[in-house]
Amino acid sequence: MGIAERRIRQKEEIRASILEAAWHQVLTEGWQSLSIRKIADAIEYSIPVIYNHFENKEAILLEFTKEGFQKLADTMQEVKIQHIEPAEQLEAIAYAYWDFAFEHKEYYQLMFGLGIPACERVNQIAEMKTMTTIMISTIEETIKASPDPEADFFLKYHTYLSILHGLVSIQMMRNEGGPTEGDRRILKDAVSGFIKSLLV
Amino acid sequence: MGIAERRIRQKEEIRASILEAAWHQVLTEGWQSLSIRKIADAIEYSIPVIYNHFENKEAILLEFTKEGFQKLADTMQEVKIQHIEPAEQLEAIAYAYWDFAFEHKEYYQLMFGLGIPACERVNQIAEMKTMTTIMISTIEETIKASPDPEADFFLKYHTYLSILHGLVSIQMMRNEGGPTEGDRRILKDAVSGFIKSLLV
DNA sequence: TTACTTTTGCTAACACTGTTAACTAAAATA
DNA sequence: TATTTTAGTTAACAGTGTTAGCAAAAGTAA
Repeated sequence: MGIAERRIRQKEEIRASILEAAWHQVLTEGWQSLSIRKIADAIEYSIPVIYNHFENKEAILLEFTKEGFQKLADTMQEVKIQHIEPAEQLEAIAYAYWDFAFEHKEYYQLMFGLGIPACERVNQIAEMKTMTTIMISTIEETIKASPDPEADFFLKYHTYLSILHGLVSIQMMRNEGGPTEGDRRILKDAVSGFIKSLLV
Repeated sequence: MGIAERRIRQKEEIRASILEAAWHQVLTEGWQSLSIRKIADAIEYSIPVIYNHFENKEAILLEFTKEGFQKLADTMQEVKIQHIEPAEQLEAIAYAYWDFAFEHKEYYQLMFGLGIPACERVNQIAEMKTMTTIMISTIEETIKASPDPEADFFLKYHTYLSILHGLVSIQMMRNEGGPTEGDRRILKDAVSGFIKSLLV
């Protein structure tokens, strides 16, 4: 009775072709432009067929999100075992993480919900400069009064903003209804750590 | 000839009511659910009227993005002048930034293009745990071999991830076509700074 | 007041999106 | 061969952003 097996195999083939077509679309046009109709077109089946394999569009994206996390974890594991010292491992993992994000941009955007709409927006916003100026000037002053007054404050500004934005966006993602007390502790620790690093 | 003035005033009134209706929609249902039709409904005008005041939907969101950056900059300025020491200012600004993000969630999401689609997604992803485990264990080992082996490695993990994610998402937002050499320098500085802070 | 021009706002449509109900045709089973 | 199951279809619903074309109102000039 190989019929059932063949049917499962065929079903699996369609499923795979859906994912393949979807991923091709994501890679070429960005995940914003992925549509069920385009997938259906690409696999040469009608639209409802896709819903026999995935509950909805979100489920297809979820598949890629999982794949992305798996790939990232694999890469990190690979890199980790190439070093013995934990501190060196930590450094290598960080670089691997960063490389992964830019080498697999589409994965990363899906994994962390980076909607590109703001990308085009944010670069034409004069109002952002005010914020930037306040931050940079404060860092500049802090550095000038520090043991290493020659430190690159532009560099430090980016670190500062990244820590803050990273904290916020990850915490926002995790907890639907506002930050927890633990989140606040993390903030305090991160900020005090950064400032200490400025004051050597 | 106050006619022209009155016309400008009336036009401005409609424009304001569009923004008001749009913002109300964003606040109550999230910016993902904002639609031109809903705005038109709310202001009791037909759809094309909105396009007499804004080039497209994006332009309306851009307005809020600007507003958000202005508000954030104002808050930061307020907080800054309440302290004398630059290092203290830096700390206060950081807290203000964080508070702003969660108190004005909708603004922040618009400003930094945080698409919520991944929010629901990311919390049901087992694959994420592998990545988390690698990171945490490495940090744990680093801390154990450090002068302060009692440090909270869960806390440090969050800082680590936040720095990385913050760097990536901001750099991705700024440079459409991959990171620059300067971005890589920022990464190196931030990572080495973090690791140094672990090793006291 | 009348005739003309400009502005304003509307209806209706186009081209998309995700999703699903209802049906047909093919395949497997009895 | 007749029946049941399953696969795949068409067509539609309910949305989305955006725009062309037209009617009505408002302002201007004679």
